[in-house]
Amino acid sequence: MNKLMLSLSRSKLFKDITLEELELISDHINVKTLQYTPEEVIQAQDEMADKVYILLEGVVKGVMEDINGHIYQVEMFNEADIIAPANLFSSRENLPITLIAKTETRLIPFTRGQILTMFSLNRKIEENFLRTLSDKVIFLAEKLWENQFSSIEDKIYKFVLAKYLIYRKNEFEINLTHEELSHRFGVSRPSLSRSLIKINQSGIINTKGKKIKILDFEQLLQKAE
Amino acid sequence: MNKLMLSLSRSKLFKDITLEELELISDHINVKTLQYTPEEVIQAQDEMADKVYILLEGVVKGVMEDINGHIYQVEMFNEADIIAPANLFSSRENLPITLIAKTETRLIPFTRGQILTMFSLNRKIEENFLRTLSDKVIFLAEKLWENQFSSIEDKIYKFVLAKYLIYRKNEFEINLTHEELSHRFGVSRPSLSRSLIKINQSGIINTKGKKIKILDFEQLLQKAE
DNA sequence: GAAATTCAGTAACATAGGTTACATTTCGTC
DNA sequence: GACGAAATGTAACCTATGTTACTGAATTTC
Repeated sequence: MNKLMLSLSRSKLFKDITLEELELISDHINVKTLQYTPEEVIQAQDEMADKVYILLEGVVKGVMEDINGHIYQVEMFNEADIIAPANLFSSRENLPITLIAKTETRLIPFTRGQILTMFSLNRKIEENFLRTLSDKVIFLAEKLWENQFSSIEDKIYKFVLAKYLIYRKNEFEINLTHEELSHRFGVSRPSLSRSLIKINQSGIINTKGKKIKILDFEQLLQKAE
Repeated sequence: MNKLMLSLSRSKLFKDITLEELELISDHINVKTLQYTPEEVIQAQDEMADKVYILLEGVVKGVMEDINGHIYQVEMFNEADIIAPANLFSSRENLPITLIAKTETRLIPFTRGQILTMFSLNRKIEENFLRTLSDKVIFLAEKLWENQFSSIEDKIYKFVLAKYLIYRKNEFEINLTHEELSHRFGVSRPSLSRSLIKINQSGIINTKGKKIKILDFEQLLQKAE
């Protein structure tokens, strides 16, 4: 149980909450953990949903899929993330997003009642929740912008810049296949391939499989806005 | 001042709040109203923003615009709506949306501090705020879906069905020019025009300028999913 | 009700990206 | 290191939508 508490305390929902405060909270609510195996569906799109999840272990993806099987992978959740915060307080029924475990996954579901109890026990939890929800609004608005205005090449440049800002190296490797990357961009794999060819002729970046090399950082910055 | 209170009480932020409760709240916070004229910018995209607005009077549109002047009108706010709720509690700086007054507009800005004061004065306000934020997440997720997977024709069918569900008539008029409608769909006007021609040959709906007639409701339902 | 302005129709052309299909490369496993 | 499976490259073709530019219709303004 201690390990569980430790995982929980790292969650964004419990940011700035001490372990003691968390113990106190856990006395009031009964948590159970759920486990999922890779590719298992945690919550299907358009399924009635009234729980928020805290990811203890593993990676979860949030995808949209249309009737033709086209996939758009909108989000990716890692350990400590809060998943589907809008499920709890919305007046609408459901999200158009399916949550799928990408790896072996453990998470804790919380009901509206449990979250409200936590709010009343500790104000900081509420602020953390509000922040998460607000961040999600902005995240989605930015996704929408990208989806509306960016070409595949634009998306690649933005993606590479974002990775650079994490790794701080001119050369790195990503842990996605081209197929996964194409889902992330919401485009077909051959189209992504074609754009990569064009981009590799540009002299700004160079890619080879999962390897990415930044050749001209100034121009990359400009291309990625 | 009474008229102001009455407008406020209709706002979604004060849903289920009595006028007396509202008077009490207003004693604690100092509200000022802002006025805007048509096409005036209330808040520019990528501008630091830390206020939420309650729309007292008028219509406000939320638009995205790229460097080439392409316009995507994402949202439309009417009297009593809460505008830009994610401004307050997000850890990120700004929204990629510009708020523009569409008509003569009056609104009240609230700071984070003011909203927090209200939360502590009345729990229902907090719930209303949470609901608004959550609804916005779902709204944006649905927009993203539409943007990713719907053709112009799909969008038209969905739009017509949505209007039908409001008017409950097989024949009605919209208050948008084709140009505005094309912005709403995030497409060019000639492309919208072309799609309207195709749609008018389909026998499902018929449009002429701002007039829309539903000819085959069953098929409309199916097309709009 | 004429003139000016905005709005809408439309055509020719350009372009991005999707589709299908197949060849080639790489990777994981024995 | 050989084999099969998965991932990737790539080409030919298709389609939706954008662009530009012009015409004509509808609305507004005086």
